[in-house]
Amino acid sequence: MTTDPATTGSRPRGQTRERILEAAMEVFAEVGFSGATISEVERRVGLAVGTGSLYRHFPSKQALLDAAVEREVASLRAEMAQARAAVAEVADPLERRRLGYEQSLHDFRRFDRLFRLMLTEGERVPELRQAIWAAVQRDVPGALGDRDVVDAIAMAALGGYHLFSLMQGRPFNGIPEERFLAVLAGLTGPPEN
Amino acid sequence: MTTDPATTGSRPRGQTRERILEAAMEVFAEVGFSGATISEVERRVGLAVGTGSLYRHFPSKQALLDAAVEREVASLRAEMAQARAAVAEVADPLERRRLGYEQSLHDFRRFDRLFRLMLTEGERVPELRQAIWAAVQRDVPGALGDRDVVDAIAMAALGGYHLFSLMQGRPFNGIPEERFLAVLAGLTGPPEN
DNA sequence: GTCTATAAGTAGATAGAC
DNA sequence: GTCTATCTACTTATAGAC
Repeated sequence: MTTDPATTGSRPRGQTRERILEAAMEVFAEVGFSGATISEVERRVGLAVGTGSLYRHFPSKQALLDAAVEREVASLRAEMAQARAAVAEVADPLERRRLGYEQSLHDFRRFDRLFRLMLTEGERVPELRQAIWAAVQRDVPGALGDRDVVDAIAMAALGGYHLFSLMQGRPFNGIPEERFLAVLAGLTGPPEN
Repeated sequence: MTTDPATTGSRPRGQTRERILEAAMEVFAEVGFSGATISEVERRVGLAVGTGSLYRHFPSKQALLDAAVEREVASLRAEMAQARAAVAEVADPLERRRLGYEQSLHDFRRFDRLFRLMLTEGERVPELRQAIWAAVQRDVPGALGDRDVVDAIAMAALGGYHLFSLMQGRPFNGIPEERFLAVLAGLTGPPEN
């Protein structure tokens, strides 16, 4: 047949698109928007390099970035929602807090690629900033209680731990995750007010 | 005279070099290495744009990055050492701890440009990673005491607060710096062991 | 849906006049 | 020490055959 994939070099509809988006997200996170090249994405996907093979799927480099970010955000949202549902009902307050922190830390890990991308290309994808902050931000109406500040400190500590670990290429200052979480949970509770 | 700056277009030796390095650090921090263009640096310095005016001062873009980073690191080291000397001797432990945290937070602010650059171009300037971590890292020989972990938590929280504030474009979750520092200092002390 | 060929623009870098 | 002119390589993007 003339439409046989093996003879025409074509693949099932939509499958290549997904692989392009995954590879693109990788490259963008690694080297940023300007550092990324269409050729490199083509290379990782297995398309012909240096030619516009990719442009049959996306009209421009910017459109590729937008689509890759959108896909990543949607994917992470689903992942997080699923993980949340599994926790929630633990009796011991200290253990519940520790588990919550563990969740948040894993969320940071999940967001890693988007995180890096936001740092380098924040203004290029305004939607990106919002999407990320919906997860971390907690705006308290009215006056901030000490408890709100403590919660923010915990969140900042987890974000810092994640980032510093990433930079050092090992657990931050050699402190294992479990240890960090346990001490942090002990530090931030019990509530004072 | 034929050597008059006004007629030859030349400037005092070394002065242009400094202005180039400052402008380059700015651009690199803003858009990363690949995003930065020699032309943009020339524009900010006031040199002819689009031509290799800059190459009379630095042999390559990479050399420019290296020199800019080295200058920034040296400058920050001096600044920090000076700031440290001014604190140190406060009687009240709580207040001393709060002051220490304030110092660290300000250090993070100072390191901001290098910080961003390391996140985006970490592998391109290996020296950069080392230089930054000399300031934050604290490797404890032997077993980690709870106090060491608490100190790391404080450092991580300050780093996270700084970064999140940067991203949100305002104090993290609306919490003013003084409030954050005061609550954090209360949380991490007094030492338990 | 993938490939070859190629156009158009941009960025790093060099040579040489002033 | 700065400028004009220019080279080369790379990158985005398009046209069209298979």
